[in-house]
Amino acid sequence: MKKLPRISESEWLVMRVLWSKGEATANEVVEELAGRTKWNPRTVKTLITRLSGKGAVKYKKEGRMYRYYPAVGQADCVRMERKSFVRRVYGGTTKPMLAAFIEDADLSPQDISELKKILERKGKE
Amino acid sequence: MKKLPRISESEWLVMRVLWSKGEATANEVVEELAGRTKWNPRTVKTLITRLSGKGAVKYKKEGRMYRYYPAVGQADCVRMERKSFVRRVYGGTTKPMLAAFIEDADLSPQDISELKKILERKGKE
DNA sequence: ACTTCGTGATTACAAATGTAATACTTTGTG
DNA sequence: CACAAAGTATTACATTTGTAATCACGAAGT
Repeated sequence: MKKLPRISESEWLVMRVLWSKGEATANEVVEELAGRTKWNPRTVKTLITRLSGKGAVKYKKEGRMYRYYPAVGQADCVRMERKSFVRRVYGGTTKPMLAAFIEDADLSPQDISELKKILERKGKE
Repeated sequence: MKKLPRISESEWLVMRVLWSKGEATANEVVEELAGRTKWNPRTVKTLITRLSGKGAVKYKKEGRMYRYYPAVGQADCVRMERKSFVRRVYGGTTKPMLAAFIEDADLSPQDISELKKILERKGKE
């Protein structure tokens, strides 16, 4: 498994767009983010370029413009971020962290039963 | 509730020491961290100073030296970090995040049953 | 062919961060 | 009292991040 680049706070927003769309032009990313942020389009371009430099996204030329797509898996990045988070905040001990997380979370009854099911499954075997 | 300063990755290590000890001199922090990091003592001092500047730690003079202690609550900081994490990585939707978290976690049977108990409690009412 | 416009490329620049080194100050000691 | 030791305060400097502006190039219109 290749090693993942470090993705900054702002860059995560861009990556999430690319992961959700599969691929997109710079402008599509800009539009998609327009609702959520007040970034200047230049800023979005910069972030895309940096991500490309880091190897987090790749692109293929399409006429004069590029079509960008993720070069790293979302699940992997999330896992990395999660581990980093637990280490930073809890020094690596996951359970107290999960406990606090659950306590604090706003969960629907369905959510709760699904999570319980997952725990069941982990419990056996 | 006062607003919390932003604590960087490295600074978290220092804060965790202060939270766990209640208070400490700079050198005590250095010693405590000696096992976990290869930081130069100067670096630790710098981090403490910065945290002090941010208002995350306070100190009282004690003879020629300072005794530092946290000025912000650990629970509050953890909650903030947690929210920031969920927002960054999952765009704010907590449940899928928790699910993946649990899937991926290394949990003892006791952990599992405790977590289930927490879920139970959240479920009723 | 020349100008213009949309794209990517290059450059900018301040704040935060990681990681220290150097300077200054207080105090115990010879 | 002068000086060294031990702390704190100030300064340093390369990277990363946030947030853009400017440059350059090729396509498209006139």
